[in-house]
Amino acid sequence: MESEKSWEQKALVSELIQGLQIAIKLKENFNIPSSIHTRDSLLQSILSSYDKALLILKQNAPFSNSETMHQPTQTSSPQFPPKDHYEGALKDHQELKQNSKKRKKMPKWTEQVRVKIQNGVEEPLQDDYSWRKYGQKNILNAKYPRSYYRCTFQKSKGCFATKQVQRSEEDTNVFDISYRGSHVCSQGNYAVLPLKLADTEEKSQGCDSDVQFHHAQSSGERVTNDANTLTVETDNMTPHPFPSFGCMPQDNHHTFLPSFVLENDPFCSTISQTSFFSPNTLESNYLVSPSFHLHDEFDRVFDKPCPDSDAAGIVLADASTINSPNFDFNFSLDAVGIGANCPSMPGGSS
DNA sequence: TTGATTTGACCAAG
DNA sequence: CTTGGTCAAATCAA
Repeated sequence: MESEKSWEQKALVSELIQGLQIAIKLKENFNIPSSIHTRDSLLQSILSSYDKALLILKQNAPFSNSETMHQPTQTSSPQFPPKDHYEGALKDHQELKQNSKKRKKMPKWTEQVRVKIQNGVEEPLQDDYSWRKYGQKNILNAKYPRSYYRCTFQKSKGCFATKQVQRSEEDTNVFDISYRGSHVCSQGNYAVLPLKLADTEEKSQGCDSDVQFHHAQSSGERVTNDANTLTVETDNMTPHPFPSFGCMPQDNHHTFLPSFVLENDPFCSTISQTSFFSPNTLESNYLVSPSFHLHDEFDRVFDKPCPDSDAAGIVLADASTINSPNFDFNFSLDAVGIGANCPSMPGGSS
């Protein structure tokens, strides 16, 4: 538990610093001739980094108390997430062992995933996490049954993450997926936000693996969107050996829907996440990469629409500092050449 | 043989 | 009482 906390703390710091570094790069870019595309890309990276940072903060805030997210930042060595959150999570898990029938208080978020169809067949793919189906149920007034999955390592590692999968009635190529609970196993780097493992061999090692993560942004990645979906084509990409929120798709074409919400938390940024479905129950494929929407936050903070709300959160940048074993949260904004008077920084000086 | 899936039963919440 | 979520025995598959 402590290591998880530490890891997320580092990830948060890393994302914030990364955003700053890219901002510096963008600033430098204004002084030299460069394409609008390049600047736009840098801008997207910044948005993505802070989006992710905000997401970490929100993920780690106590779920029933949204106020915690707005508490003033501690003046020295702030701890993200709050220690209480982990104690609470542990308590939740202990309660689950005592009463596993219902898990009302588990954090839950939903997403919609569009399956990839090739040659008329929905492609089964793998997930960042190893799930085990433990039930299926016909839901009242629902056309399609709902399937229930739990983390494969629930028993061996006490990982109580679960998910529910149900085919959408509006679009049969879309699945509604609900995730509950955090992964305490180490399949993904983040407890709740899975990452694409380097390959299936690593993946098969499950919770015990010291996995290597890939990350989605690199050359050759193209992001497009139409009215309803975002598509990331990742052919000819070279995997990066550092972890991030991103993913390295196993195929070269990921499609997902930008309509994910965190339940009971309207303030929270939206996220998407990979999942997989049992081929035997028509729940095939998973095609979602983590997507983080800073734009909602931007809109809220600045009380106006985010300038670029179309390609939200797709761009991911170098997060190599996550690997730093002893990253200190005490860093100076001045040290990287940017003033600390950003109006939207939670707890930032102004 | 072992691990995953299926499926009817059980149970708690509303 | 109804319904959704989970359990666990039976079954399947590698």
